[in-house]
Amino acid sequence: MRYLSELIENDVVRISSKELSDKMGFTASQIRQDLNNFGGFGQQGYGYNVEHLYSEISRIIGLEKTYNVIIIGTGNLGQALGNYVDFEKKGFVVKGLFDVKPELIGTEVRGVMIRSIDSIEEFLRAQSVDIAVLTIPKNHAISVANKLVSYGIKGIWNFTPVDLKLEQQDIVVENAHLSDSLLTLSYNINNSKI
Amino acid sequence: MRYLSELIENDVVRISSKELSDKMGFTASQIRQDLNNFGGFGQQGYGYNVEHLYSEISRIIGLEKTYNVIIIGTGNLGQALGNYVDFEKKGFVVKGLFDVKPELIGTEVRGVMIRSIDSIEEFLRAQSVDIAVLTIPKNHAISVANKLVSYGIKGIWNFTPVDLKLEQQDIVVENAHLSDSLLTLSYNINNSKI
DNA sequence: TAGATTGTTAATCGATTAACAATC
DNA sequence: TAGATTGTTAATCGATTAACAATC
Repeated sequence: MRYLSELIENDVVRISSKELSDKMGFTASQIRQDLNNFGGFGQQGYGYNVEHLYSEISRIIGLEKTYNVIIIGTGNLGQALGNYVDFEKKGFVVKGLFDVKPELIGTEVRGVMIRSIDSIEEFLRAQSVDIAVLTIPKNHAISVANKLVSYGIKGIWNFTPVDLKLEQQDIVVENAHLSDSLLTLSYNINNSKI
Repeated sequence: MRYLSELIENDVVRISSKELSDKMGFTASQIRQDLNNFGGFGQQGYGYNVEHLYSEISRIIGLEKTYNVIIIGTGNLGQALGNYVDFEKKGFVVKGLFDVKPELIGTEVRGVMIRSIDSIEEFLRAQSVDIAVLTIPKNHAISVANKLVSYGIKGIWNFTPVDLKLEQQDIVVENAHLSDSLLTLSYNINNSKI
């Protein structure tokens, strides 16, 4: 998606797997193989139409719908995510923010009020929510997550450094373990002298 | 590291690859294979000593040193990372913060002053910095990154949605593409109904 | 000594790459 | 029609799993 948006911005109409390969650092073969798992989006002798490929991949990822999102934990990271307008552009709309701190409750982030975490079940009964973003301290992560899943949440974007084992199995968890990423950087700094 | 710290917190002294396997969701075989690529940390009939394994992996990742870190871009995300004490505990010490906004310059995050981005080269000449965290808008990412590398920075933790192709090749880049992670969540919500 | 569990080799599996006929 | 490039099969490569002798 990132590379295709860039191409669209630059008014590139068509692209071959070879050209994509040069940009993205995968082999052309792999790009063709992978795209072909989802359908034949290209045309022999022509390549791929950028707009068409973009919209096909959007559809595959599920970006043609919008998603109702709540953010649980409005510390710096929660607020950063709440303020990030690009998510809304892609169809992820923040409908609620929750925290425990009395001084935060009642304040707003981009027009959305921060509510007490105690009101979350009431909120979820009234409003259908697809995705919960977890940016809370790790000791509360599991209990909060398990409370959420009983209210029809479909996915959890988990920023806590805990691997959530949920009681209900059909909930999708996507981990954004930032400190794992930092340790990877550290390892590579120390070991990838070429 | 996450699982081992948890074991240490719970005063677990030794653990077998089988037990780790149950916790982590890898096969015991893979755990033994992977650890063995770095050395024989276990003992037949006993398993792995948790403290010892933790310290060996710390060493491999490079967590026995400390790293001087600067954060470039002190919006919500930059400040969130600057405030995250756990990074400092692991040896990643924030030595400088930089931004373009005049109203931010001169203010402090956890005792570290936000400086003008124009003063960054001067700062880097005076102070040795290992890691730069990039939390700036994507249009400035590449030029800032290339400016950094000429001053002895070893690694870049890249939160911008751009893949940095740097002029200098021996700089390690670790991408934390948060929106990629969100799209993965979206895809899995729509496609992983089991 | 018997039991447990590693380190390590061999077997299996899946993912990547190469090659090319089909076709725009 | 000739050239370009896909879709797709076959070959290669690497990673995961299974198995077990070594040994604590």
